[in-house]
Amino acid sequence: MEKRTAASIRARVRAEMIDEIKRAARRQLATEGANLSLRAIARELGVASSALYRYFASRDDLLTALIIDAYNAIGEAGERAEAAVTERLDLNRRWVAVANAWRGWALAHPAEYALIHGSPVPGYAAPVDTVAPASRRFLVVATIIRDGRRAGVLAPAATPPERPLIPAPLRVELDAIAAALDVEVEAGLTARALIAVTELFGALNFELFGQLNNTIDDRRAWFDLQVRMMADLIGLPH
Amino acid sequence: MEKRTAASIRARVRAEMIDEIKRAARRQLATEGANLSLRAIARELGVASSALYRYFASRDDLLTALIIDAYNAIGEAGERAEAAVTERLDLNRRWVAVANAWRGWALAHPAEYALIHGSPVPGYAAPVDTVAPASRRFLVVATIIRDGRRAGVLAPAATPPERPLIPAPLRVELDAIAAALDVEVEAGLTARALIAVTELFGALNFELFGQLNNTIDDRRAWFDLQVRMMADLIGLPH
DNA sequence: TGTACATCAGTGAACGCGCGTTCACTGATGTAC
DNA sequence: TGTACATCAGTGAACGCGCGTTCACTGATGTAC
Repeated sequence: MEKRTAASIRARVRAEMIDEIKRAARRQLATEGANLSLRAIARELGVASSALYRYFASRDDLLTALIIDAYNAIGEAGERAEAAVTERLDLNRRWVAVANAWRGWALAHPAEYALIHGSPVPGYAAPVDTVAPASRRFLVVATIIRDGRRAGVLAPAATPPERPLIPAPLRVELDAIAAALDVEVEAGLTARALIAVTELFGALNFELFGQLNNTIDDRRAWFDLQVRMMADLIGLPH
Repeated sequence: MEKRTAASIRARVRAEMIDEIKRAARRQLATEGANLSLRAIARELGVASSALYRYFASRDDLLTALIIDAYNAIGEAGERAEAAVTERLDLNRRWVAVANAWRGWALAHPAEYALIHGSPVPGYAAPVDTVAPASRRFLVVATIIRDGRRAGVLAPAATPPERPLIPAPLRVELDAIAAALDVEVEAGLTARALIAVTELFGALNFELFGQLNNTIDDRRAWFDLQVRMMADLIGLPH
């Protein structure tokens, strides 16, 4: 017990320091972009720059931690909002909840959003550890699709009809995606869901990266309209 | 005559130097991202770093020039491809031509694409000079819509039916966009076209910024499918 | 055609900064006997 | 309970770099008379 406590105190202090470093780094992201300066972070924490190396092996390691955190944060925001919808069969409401949660998170953390959805950081290659957190965003949507499919609320080849034929190689990849997300749906439905998500982040990129400046001011209404169009695309009944 | 020639030679030499600087800068964009180093550019050109100040007042000025060039380049790529379609009433073909031209340019110039569609450069505010080049992308699409509308090929309230009501303030903004692009179409149609373009760049962002890695390998087929879905969204007959 | 002057590209030193990472070290705290 | 040892956070100097911008200047070229 004695040992445990002492060790765990050390661990907690350590975890807090890691958190403080990340917080300072995130603050810097907002003003300086993805070119983190370890020395500036150390200065802000009132610590020698070399001290940071007790916590992160390098600048890229810290960046990776921030990226993973960002993926988890936006993913979790979506999951929580989705889980809060009590009418589980109202697929559209669940979809809208996810969409709004993602947008809310993005607007609240624009620099972190840019880190994961913006230009790749030059010279930085994302390690495998980022893959799972990144897929959380897709998992929530997959859950909605699966529930709808199971309940028969979502048509197998839903509207709009699958006019464009999906070539075989693409169909295989779409099936693999569905399998990886643990849903059993037709490739056409998987495609439409993935396109909807692509479109959603396209909309957020436009809003956050300034493409809407001097064009659309009523961002709330514009986003709502787009989300409804995406729901139509997927075929969510409403 | 004499005067003219001497002066114009100087001007040409100057223009060539400006071009060389930009070329070196673009090369640097690819490896280092938007954090241009004037000294590195000067080194590459075998010139004193201070010499660059004869051509650009500051680092930000050079960056602005690159941004304007990028907007013009992608815009022109779309315009040329669109103009090359001889069947002027085949709206879908024109749309597909634009979409493919944009993608082709983006894949050929990923760093420049990231400059205009990626994360905003921290501390940099785009001056007004960038607005007109930026709108070229939207103008081509507007032309297609207008031609279709005039020829009666495009329904006024095209499919999908305007189920989602557009709130009045948003409708006003959409009308203003149509007016600025010199087209006379319903707000619903403007909205759908703008959404299609948003979606298209969302798709390109996903492809270029790595969101499709380990997910979709057949990028060509995936893009084609999305472009067809967008055509459906706008209501282009095909 | 010849000469005085103006224009302007480019130089190189300097100012005043910044950076990531390593390394030998100090000193506090916790552990084992 | 007391002592020897291990662990580990943090220091501060150093290495070997980088940067944007300014300024007085040189020297070639073009212009005006």
